[in-house]
Parts: sequence; C-alpha cells; structure tokens
Amino acid sequence: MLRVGQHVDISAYEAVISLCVGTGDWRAALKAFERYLEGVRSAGALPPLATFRTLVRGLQKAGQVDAAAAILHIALRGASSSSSSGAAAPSLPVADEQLCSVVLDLCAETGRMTLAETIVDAMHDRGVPAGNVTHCILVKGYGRQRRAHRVDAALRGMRRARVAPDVVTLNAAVDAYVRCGELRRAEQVVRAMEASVLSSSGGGGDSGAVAPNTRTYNTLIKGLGKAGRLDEAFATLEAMAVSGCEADSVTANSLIDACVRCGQLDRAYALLLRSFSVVSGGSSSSSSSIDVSSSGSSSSGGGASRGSIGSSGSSSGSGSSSSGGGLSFAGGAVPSVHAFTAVLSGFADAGDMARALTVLELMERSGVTANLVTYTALLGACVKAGALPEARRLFEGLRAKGQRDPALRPNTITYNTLIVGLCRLAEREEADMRQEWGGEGGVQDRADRDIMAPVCALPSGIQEALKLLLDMKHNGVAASETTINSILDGVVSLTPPRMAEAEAIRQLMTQLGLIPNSVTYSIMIKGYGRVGNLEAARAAFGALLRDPRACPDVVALNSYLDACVRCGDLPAALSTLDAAAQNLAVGSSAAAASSSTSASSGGAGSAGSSAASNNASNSTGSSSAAGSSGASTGSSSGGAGSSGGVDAAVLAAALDVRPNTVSYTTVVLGLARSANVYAGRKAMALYYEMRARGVPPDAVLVDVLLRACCNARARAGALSPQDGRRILADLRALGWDEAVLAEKAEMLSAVVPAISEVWKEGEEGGGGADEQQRQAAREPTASSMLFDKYGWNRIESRFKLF
DNA sequence: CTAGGGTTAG
Repeated sequence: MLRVGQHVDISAYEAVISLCVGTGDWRAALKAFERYLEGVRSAGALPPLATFRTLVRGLQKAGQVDAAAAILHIALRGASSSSSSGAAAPSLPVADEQLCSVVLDLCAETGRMTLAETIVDAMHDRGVPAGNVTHCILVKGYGRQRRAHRVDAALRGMRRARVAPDVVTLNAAVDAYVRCGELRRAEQVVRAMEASVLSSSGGGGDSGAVAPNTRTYNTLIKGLGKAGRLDEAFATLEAMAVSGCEADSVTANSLIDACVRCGQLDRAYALLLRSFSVVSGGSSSSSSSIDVSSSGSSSSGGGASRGSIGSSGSSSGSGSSSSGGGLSFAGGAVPSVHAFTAVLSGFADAGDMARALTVLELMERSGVTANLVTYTALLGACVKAGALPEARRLFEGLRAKGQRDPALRPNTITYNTLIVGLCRLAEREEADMRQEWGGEGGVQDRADRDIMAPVCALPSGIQEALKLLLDMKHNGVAASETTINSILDGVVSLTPPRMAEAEAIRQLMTQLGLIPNSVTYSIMIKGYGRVGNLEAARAAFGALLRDPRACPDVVALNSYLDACVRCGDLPAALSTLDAAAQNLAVGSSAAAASSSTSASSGGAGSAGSSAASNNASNSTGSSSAAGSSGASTGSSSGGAGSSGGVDAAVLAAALDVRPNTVSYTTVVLGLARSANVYAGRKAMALYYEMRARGVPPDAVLVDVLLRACCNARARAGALSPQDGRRILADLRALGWDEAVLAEKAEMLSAVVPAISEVWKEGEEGGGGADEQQRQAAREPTASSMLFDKYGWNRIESRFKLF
C-alpha cells in the first residue's frame, strides 16, 4: 500500500510520511523520507522542519532512538549547498531546540546519554541554542541512570551557559537526585527554592526566584519515603502549607506509597480505609476481613476526619497500631488507583496473597477501578507466592478482558511478570528434580549425571517462558530488554547455569533489535561466575566497560566482584574494587582520605594496583571482538591476564561507578572465607577504607565480618573477637541500636579465646608481638604480593556441573 | 518535570 513512485509530487511525501506515522509504521515512514531526501537533495535543499518533526515524533512513539538521532543529524547538518555554484553560503540547520529535545528526551528515557551528548555537541556546533528544556532533559537522563555526579555536571553546565533554571528543571533536579539516592542534594535544591522566594519577596526585585510547587514537594515525599524517613515525609505537608502549595492526590498517593516502602503496610491500608468511608453493606465485607490492627479504631475516626489533609499527630511511635494518626485525605487530595496499587504490591512483596486480594476488594467497594497496572501487580503477587496456576489464569483473564477493553490488554510488563514467574518455577522444578535424584538409587557419581544430563535440557518453565516470547510477537507486544534479561536470568540461575543457552538467548536480543544493557552483562557475568569460568566473566565485564551503548552500574561491578570471589581470584576482586573506589574520593578531604586508606589497607591496596598494572601490559584488546556487538563472550577468549582482571586503563577510564556496601561485602566475604594468612587483616583494612570513604556498613556486612571474627582460627593475621569488638565500637559511633550491638558483643565474648588473642595483647602499643606477625606488619606488600599470586585458597567452585 | 506495575548484586 505504500509503494511510493519515483515521480511523486514533493507534497505527497509529506502526506505519506504522516500517514505512516499515524499507523505506527515507522519503517515505511523512514523509507518515504529517504525518497523525499533524494528528491530534494539535488536542489541542495532539505524537507521542511514540519516534516522532520512528524517523522521524529513517529520514531519517538516507536522508541527508535538511533533512527531518530540519525534523522536529527540530517536536520542539524542542514542543507548541503554544494550544488552547482560550488562552495556556497553556509548551510542552515533545519532543526530547532524543540526538534532536538524530542530526540534528547528519547535518549534520556532509554538511557542513551552518550548519544544525547553527541546531539548536544552537534547543537552547539550548528548554533542551535540550548535552553531550559535541553538542560532539563540532561538532568532527567542522568538522574534515570542514577549518575549523581553527572547530574551535578549538567546543572553546572547550565549555569555556565547562563541559562537560569525554571521550576521544571529544578523539579527535574530534585527527581534526579531522589533517583540517585542523593536525598541531601534533593533537599538542598528544595530549600534553595524556598529561600529564593523569601529573599526575593523581601528585596522586591525580580531576582531569579523560583518557587517550589506541588510537584516539587511530591517528589521530595517520594524521596523521603525511599529513604525510610517516613515522619519527615508526612511533615512535608507543613512545608507545603507554608509555601502555599496545595496537596493533591499525588501527594496522598506518595505518602501512602512511603508507608508501604517503610514497611508500614497496615498504616497504608488504614489510610486507604479512611479516605474512602466505605458505606456499603457494613458487615457484608466480613468475608474479606483483614486484621489490620488499627481497623478497630478506624471505625471511630472514620467519619470525623474528612476535613483537611493536615497531619495532627505524626507521632507514629510504635509502628503500625497508632498508624493512621489523625491524618486523612480530602477534596482533591484523595488517593487514587495508584495508592491502592502501591498497597496491593506491598502485600504482594510480603508474599501475602490474601491481603493483596483484600486491597483489590476494598478498591472495588470504594468505586475505584483497577487498571492494567493493578492487575499486573496482582499477577506479581501470584508469582511471588508461587501460585503459578493462578497467575496463568489471571493472565488469561486479562487477555479476555483485553478483547473488550484494549487498555487491559497485557503489555510488555505484564508479560515480563509472568515470564519471571515461569523462570522461578523452573528453578523449583530443577531443585525438586535434584532432590529426587539425590535419593536412594539416584544419581551417585559423575557417570550417573552423564546419563541424566539430557533431562537437564531447559526445564518446562523456561520453555513456557520462551513460548510467551513468541506469543508476544504474535500479539504485537514488543519484547523489551527486560523480557530477555528475565529469561536470561532464568537460565543463568538454574543449577547448573546453562551458559550455552544463555549465549543463544543473548543473541536473540540482538536479533530482536534490543540493545544489551548493564543488566544483561550482569546476568552473563553472574552466570559465568557461577560455572567457575572467570575468563568469560571477565570478558563480559570488559565488554560492558567498552560498550558505548551500555552504562555500567554498580550491580555489574558487584557481579564481577562476586565472580572473582567465587572463582577464587581475590586479587582481581581487590584491584577492581580499588579502581572503582577511586570514584568515591570526593570533596575536600579526598586526598587525605585516599592516602590514609591506602596506607592503612597495606597489602590490599598495593597488591591490587600492581595486579592491575600487570594486566595492562599483556591483555590490551584481548577481548576486543565483543566491542560493539555486546557480550559475545563465548568461552573462546582465553588470553586475558592471569590475575588482576580487566585492563587498568579500561577500568580507570570507564568504571564510572561507585562501589556500595554490597561491593565491599562481596569482597569482604571472599576474604573471610579465604585461608590466606593476611586475609583477615585485609578484611579489616577494607572495612576501614569503606568507612573512610563514606560507604555505610549494613547488617549483612557486619554479620559476615563478625562471624569471621568468631570462626577465626588461632593464627596471626586472622580475624579475632578483638577485631569484632573494634567493629562494634565503630558501629556504636555510627549510632547503631544498642540492643543489637549488645547481642553481637555477647556472640563475640562467647568465643573461646584463641592464641591469637594473646599475640594481640598490647598490639596497639607495639610491643610483644610474635616474630612472624611483626614481619607481616612491617613488609606486608612484598610477601602478600606473592601470596596474592600463588597462595590464595581457591574456593572450590561447587557447581563444576556435568 | 511529579505518584503506581516488571529485570540485576551479598
């Protein structure tokens, strides 16, 4: 139907293009545009801006970032006036900021910020002004990538360009910082906005005051909820009142969501109950009675408190029972379907199917209609609870409803949710099978496993997931990166991981026009780590670092650290962590912090960097094939260095990731399990380094460390209860709960004093140490380097598979 | 530019 003739009138192209865009056929639109270009190019001209706009909008709708960027660049390059007259007047770009920002926003939403940067550069070169919208999109994009320092840089760049931020941009900044977990920064922006109003109203001048609005505060509430600061989230209502911002239903939803995030599900539920004074048949709802502890008292407060949204008692002292407080929502600030969905998925996460269903019921009684998101959350609840038959039934029900109401047709995320469930089912399936095999007359040895190996072909859950992928295609639902990643994670989480299948599925991704992202790489790294193939894990990590389309995140880093640890290459883990930790050196104390930590970390630091530089010389480009095509890491790439990990140069240049608590925990765990004499000291050094760099310890890390302190054998350098007590003292300084600390202290004191304790007497004072210990303390680097190289205890990879 | 659903790390 779209056969475009060679000699069509120019204006016909425009009609064809907008027709194609209207029907969503972006390929045809592109093709028509190409012809159009050919037609006008001989005259040294370009299609008008309006045509570019139509086409780019179409590509935006279809999520075709690269095509949109290519088209934009044509517009930016402008008409090439190299026609008959040779070098003519400089061409003018057929692009304005608005057109650029459409593509930029697409980049921001798809995580393609490198591409966005090239566009911004091109805008600059072609003299297209970058105003608030452009800068705002950059802030948004980096925020979605959770790259706080890039957000900083974008805001600085804006100031340098002398563009005064407006509310929209500042709200974007607040949101970006919230997404990065940089709540302090977010608060700073909000406080600055508030202050700007005060100072300008005082001075009377029209200085760049930007007043916060409802969205500003709603975003802040979201952040406070994410940070677990529930009381402050509620207290924000007062700040809003002061600023003259009216709470709206988003405010109400955000507060309820904050309750959910902070684990106060009952409180969240109570707030829903009160906001909708459910007048229906009273006790007729008893079938779904929910034992929310405050439900009894809510009947008394229910009717009276429909006045305003103001909080009268945000005490909330002991968790859920005092939950509702005197707070309720009214007027335009009534929670909506979003709040119900948030509470529903809260119960879903807790694995509480029954209560999730109760929320659905309350919702219906309240006259709020569930949407696809709600049903998807319910589907997630089924999956979480392991109720696969129910999940399938719900899914089919949605399919049926979708016939009548297109809004309820399963979308990509709905499919993904079910796919995840099926993959989890597959794991269980295999676990059951292993149990069966393990029994009497089951699999006893390797030969037996060989016999059973064919049964290990992909379990039916995975097969069903793949069938759903096909189903998506037939129903015109686009698979996303997440779809494939979910299946990938499914095969990689099996025991043993099926790496051959994983590679095949990863290829599928490319075939579907999807771009492997950091999650994809992380999954592959995890899989190779689990099968004990460190070379392949390393190649995948290296490929991620040099893949211009992917943005490495901390999870990828942690996956790689875990792979190193699992495969027994602790030096590589240490050097990689060390390289990443350079990104933590911020602020004025950076130099002092880094020098003091490298001194205190002794062997760890120096061994690490030497391993890294070692590697730089011999493995440059060894895994180059994976460069742009993603993690095609096969098992072929063997030539990587023997220790140390990825090229130091690549690491330094591309590892724009700050290690977090998990990163340190992963390595500390490896050290704690190591039999190396210095591992214990390194673990402690790492703990202090982490603290010095502002990474907070968490319960898991402390647990790992303290357990190691208890298990320590009597040996110089091993962790001891004494080390444990130091950690506890440090945690006390951090303000950890005394009861928790006391419990841990007791655990430590229950340890039978080892000989190492005796050695440690007066260690701080310097005297009386064993000769061996003294030597270790004085020259840890040289000897531990050797140990790093040869002496580490290889952690046996338990899943050497069949 | 703001609220709800899915995927990754110990």
